[in-house]
Amino acid sequence: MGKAATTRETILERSVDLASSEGLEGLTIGKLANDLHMSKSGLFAHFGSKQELQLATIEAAAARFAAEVVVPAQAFPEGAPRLRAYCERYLDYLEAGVFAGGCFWAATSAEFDDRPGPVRDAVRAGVLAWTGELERQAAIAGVENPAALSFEIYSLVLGANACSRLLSKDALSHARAAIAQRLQELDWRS
Amino acid sequence: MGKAATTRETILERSVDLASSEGLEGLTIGKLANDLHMSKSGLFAHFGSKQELQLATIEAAAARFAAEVVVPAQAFPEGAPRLRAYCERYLDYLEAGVFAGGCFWAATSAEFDDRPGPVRDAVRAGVLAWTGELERQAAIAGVENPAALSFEIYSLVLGANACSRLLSKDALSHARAAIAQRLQELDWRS
DNA sequence: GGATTTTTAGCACGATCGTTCGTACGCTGT
DNA sequence: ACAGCGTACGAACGATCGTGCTAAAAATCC
Repeated sequence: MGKAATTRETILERSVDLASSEGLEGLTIGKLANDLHMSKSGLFAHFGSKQELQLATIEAAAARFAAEVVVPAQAFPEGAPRLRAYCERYLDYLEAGVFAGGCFWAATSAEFDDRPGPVRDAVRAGVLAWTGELERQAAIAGVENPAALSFEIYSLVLGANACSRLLSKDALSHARAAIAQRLQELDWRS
Repeated sequence: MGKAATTRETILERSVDLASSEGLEGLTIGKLANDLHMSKSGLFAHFGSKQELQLATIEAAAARFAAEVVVPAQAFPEGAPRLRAYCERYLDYLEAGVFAGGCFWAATSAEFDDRPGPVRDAVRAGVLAWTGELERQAAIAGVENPAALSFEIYSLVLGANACSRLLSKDALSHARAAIAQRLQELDWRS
């Protein structure tokens, strides 16, 4: 593996954290370079444009999210158990602060929902992969309306992120309780 | 009333919309001045600093939110009816696009949850006023855990905003259904 | 309607934005 | 040891950021 690839990873590692707290637009090349003790131009050369940096950052965030939340939950059998595992892993990952600035997807999707272009499309794809997977597991679990359950879980988790960062940490336990209640109905089904 | 006050209102009207879609930081004085066919310095003189402009924008957004959602719902008696009215008005206001860029609070709270300072405090106060009012009405309605219900409603409405802007409009009906279900328990209580 | 007090515009500033270019360093292969 | 290439750096670009200063224009008051 060339040296370029490893520094690229180092850059993106930091970039993901910066973007999760400052936003993908607030993520500036100069600040990022300073943080890493690199020159602006040296860093820039790895991507060619700011938009490419943003897209690479989204990709890196998706990889981190997958490694931290999705993959561990895949140890559980499909359907209700895996759905439960997804939720628990997600809330754990919020609590542990996997991303420095809270949920990466919450921050970036709020930022780019109004700006058409490749960046918005990439964020959308990331969120869609997550909600789609929730819906798929809900369907396997035999829920009558998987899309609705997926929406509810996604919302509660979004709210947990927003409230825990802005208002109080109680939000996380509220979210846990609400999600548990929503998943309880799965028990007297299978 | 001096002329300044009316132009200030004109500015803030536009500023609120711009901030709801570009964010409070992406809201730039030059862009705002261009939009209104004013000079940068002429506009700037009304506020003295960008932070003051941001704070005034938050205040104006709160006023619009109150006029559009809170006040109309106050026609209903306190407790369950008013709680229901709040939710309906809120979803209506999302659907009607009262703010150009979706829910103002969703956008700004995601942006500033990590940046301490007066702006974050003002956003926090605005959100807190809203969730606090939800909780108050839930308490009057006799809910056993008002904070939990307030959190759930807030989350669902946040999710409705995010999903409807990024994924699909179906989110609004999902939110309506989920909230209705959550409020149903209020019926066999009073 | 002239004087005075707002209110707006023009211009310039230092800083920082994304981006380009030329160049020097450190590998690797011969 | 030397050439070639990949990688990082420094300087500079035009543009735009937020922010002052000063003068013109407009609104207000007597």
